[in-house]
Amino acid sequence: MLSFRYTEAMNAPRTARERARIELTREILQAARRQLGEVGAVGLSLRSVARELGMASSAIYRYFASRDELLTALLVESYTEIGDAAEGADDPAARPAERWLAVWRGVREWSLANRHEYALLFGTPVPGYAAPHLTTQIAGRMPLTLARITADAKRAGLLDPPPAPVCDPSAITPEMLVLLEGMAFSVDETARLILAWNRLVGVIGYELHGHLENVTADDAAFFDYTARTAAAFNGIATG
Amino acid sequence: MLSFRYTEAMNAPRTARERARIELTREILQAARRQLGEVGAVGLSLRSVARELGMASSAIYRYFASRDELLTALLVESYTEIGDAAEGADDPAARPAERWLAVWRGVREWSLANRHEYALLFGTPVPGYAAPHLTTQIAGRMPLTLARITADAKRAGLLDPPPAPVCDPSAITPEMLVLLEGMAFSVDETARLILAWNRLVGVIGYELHGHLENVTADDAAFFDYTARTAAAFNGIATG
DNA sequence: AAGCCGCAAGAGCGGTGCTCTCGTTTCGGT
DNA sequence: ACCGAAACGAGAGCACCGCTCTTGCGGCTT
Repeated sequence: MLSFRYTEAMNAPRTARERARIELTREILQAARRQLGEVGAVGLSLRSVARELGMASSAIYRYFASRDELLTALLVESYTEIGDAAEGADDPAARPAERWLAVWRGVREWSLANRHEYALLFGTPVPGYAAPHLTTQIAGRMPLTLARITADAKRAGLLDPPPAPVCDPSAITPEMLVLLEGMAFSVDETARLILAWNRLVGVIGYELHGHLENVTADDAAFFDYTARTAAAFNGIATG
Repeated sequence: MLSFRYTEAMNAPRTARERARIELTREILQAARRQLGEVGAVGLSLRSVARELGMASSAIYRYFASRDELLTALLVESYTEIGDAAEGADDPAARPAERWLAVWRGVREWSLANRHEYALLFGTPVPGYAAPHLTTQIAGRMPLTLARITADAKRAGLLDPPPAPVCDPSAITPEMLVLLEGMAFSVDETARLILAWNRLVGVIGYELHGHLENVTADDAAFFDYTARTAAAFNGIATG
């Protein structure tokens, strides 16, 4: 993570040096993000970022202690963006089925426009890089948007899940259960939400990584079909 | 791909030189596979393979023209193994629901035991490495096993899919449609099979990459739940 | 027997992450 | 106003990577 000093100074830069540090840190992050979008996480090189900024490669280490630390900063940035995309696509005034589809499409659009960032979030872990445990506040915004839609539908009496196998409560983490039980979800509803989230991320990944290349002809149409399918499975009637 | 000469000689090694070449090629592949299992695809290094075999790094290039070519060989090997795992887990005499679960579990077990190979097949593409288009014969064995089970169930009159959104036929590739229509599947049944295959691979990836870390408590149980869910969605009644 | 050709090895190129040192600049406290 | 400490940028260097080119050895074929 960024050093304590840095996050501290972010809020109140007092000296010229601190302002310069914040500025340069931001520039490094911007350049890194640009390069991430071009060559992906494993192609991202500290030396290349340094070259772009006209500084020595060793100087970068004054700002990010390692390549992993830089990746983590990009990870947080990406989680925030995909959370924004999900929440921004949600119109709480619309009907549940429309909200569900809108959020799915919003997440897909962000992912298509930021495929390397998507890979950093949900793809194969970058070898040698152990992603830190991020807070639900950061990583959970996207899945929680789906939960919120479902909860609203349930509150409105519009939830009508089809018959499905029951899920053993012990299969799911207690934290997860209490989190969603706080939204009045049952174990099975929780399990179905996990599957929906898994489905959303999975089908985008398949489209992005080309595994659906000779399988689907119209990826957008197949994605919408998938979204409606997941909505129906979670009890949100497709209007 | 491997050179024509090599594949040619595989069947009829005539000279000592050719035998030695085949033998050494096999040893390189074995060492590479071992290292793949340890450090993953992007960590796999030709120089390290050469070191393990006690030869100069440049000598490897006599056998594999590039690192990508070596990766492709490992890709084919892995597809074959996961196809074996799927087909091997299938007992055509058993009931459809049991066959379905057995195949899912077989694929999961292979994946857990070969996580880096799984990542090579279904994970984020290795940057700079463009996976070749593999034949259905190689890459399609695993998903086709699921299709076969479903087809057998349908033939026996045991297929009973729940109501679900319909899929626009134009969303799916014509080749895919004719392939599965050859097994008497409708468009919707085909779409559901694609989703099932996607789900199987996706949920394993999530378990493998740690994205379900604080979500599921008993991964095997949640996986079985997922398998039963997918079976039901595809019309295979859970016994 | 002669020559061709497959082969392994070595050196080398440009790239990577990361470390250490060195001289400079800036900041904070006296 | 000054001085020590801390921060800083640059450079050299280490061990690694994929890949190429040259060189020389030794089996294989004609």
